[in-house]
Amino acid sequence: MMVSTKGRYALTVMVDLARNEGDGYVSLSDIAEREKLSMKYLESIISILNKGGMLMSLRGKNGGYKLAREPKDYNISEILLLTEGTLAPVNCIMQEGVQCEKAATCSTLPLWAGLDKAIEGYLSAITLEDIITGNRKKMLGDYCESCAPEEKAE
Amino acid sequence: MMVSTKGRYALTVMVDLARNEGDGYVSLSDIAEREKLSMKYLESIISILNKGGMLMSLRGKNGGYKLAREPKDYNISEILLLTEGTLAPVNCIMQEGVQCEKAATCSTLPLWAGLDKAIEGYLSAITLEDIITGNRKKMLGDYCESCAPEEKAE
DNA sequence: ATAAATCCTACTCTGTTAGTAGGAATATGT
DNA sequence: ACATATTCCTACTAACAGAGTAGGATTTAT
Repeated sequence: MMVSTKGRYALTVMVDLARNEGDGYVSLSDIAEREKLSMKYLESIISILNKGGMLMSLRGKNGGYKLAREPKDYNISEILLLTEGTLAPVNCIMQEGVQCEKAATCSTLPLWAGLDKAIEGYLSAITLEDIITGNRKKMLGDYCESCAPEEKAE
Repeated sequence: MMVSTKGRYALTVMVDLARNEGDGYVSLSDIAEREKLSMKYLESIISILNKGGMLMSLRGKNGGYKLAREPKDYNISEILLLTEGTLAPVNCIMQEGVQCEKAATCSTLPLWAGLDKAIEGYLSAITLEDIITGNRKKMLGDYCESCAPEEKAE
């Protein structure tokens, strides 16, 4: 799996915060309860988001977290990169120019680099706002029969 | 990582076989030596490719493997799918319609589905032949400064 | 003071990854 | 017939990453 629960839950937390903006600071226990996730685990995840400058936090009673920017100003790539460390689909693609020693002659490297680029391109084009507004066209393209089709009354 | 050494080496094996077509059957020890990979490990990987109908094999002396089709008739997606089992970037995207129980109300699911589609789309558009001919435009798009730039004499 | 919250460090359990080991079956050349 | 080179098959293992748990220290509103 390229994206573990860490990144997935991080995004869930960001979406939850975006949805509950305006209520001031939102406590982690509220988020955990709403999203049905372990609060203890979310603690370690939200700590990464906070240290990475994605959030503002307030300690003590009535404290909690809120977004540091507006939902439209977060792209999904940066959220996942921060929490996952990397989004590279293979081990031989590193960040910051670190390369496999066979790189110079490796004929499959361009494929992996291209895949990495495709993933990065997709995720950086989508914002937190796209998710909360359910911008399916942007996320799924023009056609998507298979994904969450309209429900029919039986 | 979405693609482990298993899938990566499988592709390497396929590329090696494509390059050495015409020599009849190619032995695994030759491949392992050329690619500098553990023969014992490759054994288990090539066995998956073989059982999946990607290869033809011949036992005994002078035996080995060769491609079952022409390089242009393999796309990368099918090779990786066979060896990795799935290419889904997250655990909550399953094949064959198996779904997370929160799927109906999950606001991030369309994102993951879209990402999955983007990955699948990219990988199924590229063939084994594209790799052996080094079709960089198809793999990397029109621009790629960062990936394996021309070498300059110093 | 007390309660409610963030913050911090350390631990554990489980499954997956990346192989290794040893041998059985099969085909070829001499 | 026999030695050799190959695929084929089952089982095992060491190391790492993922997914949390546990326990408490610190901070702030009331």
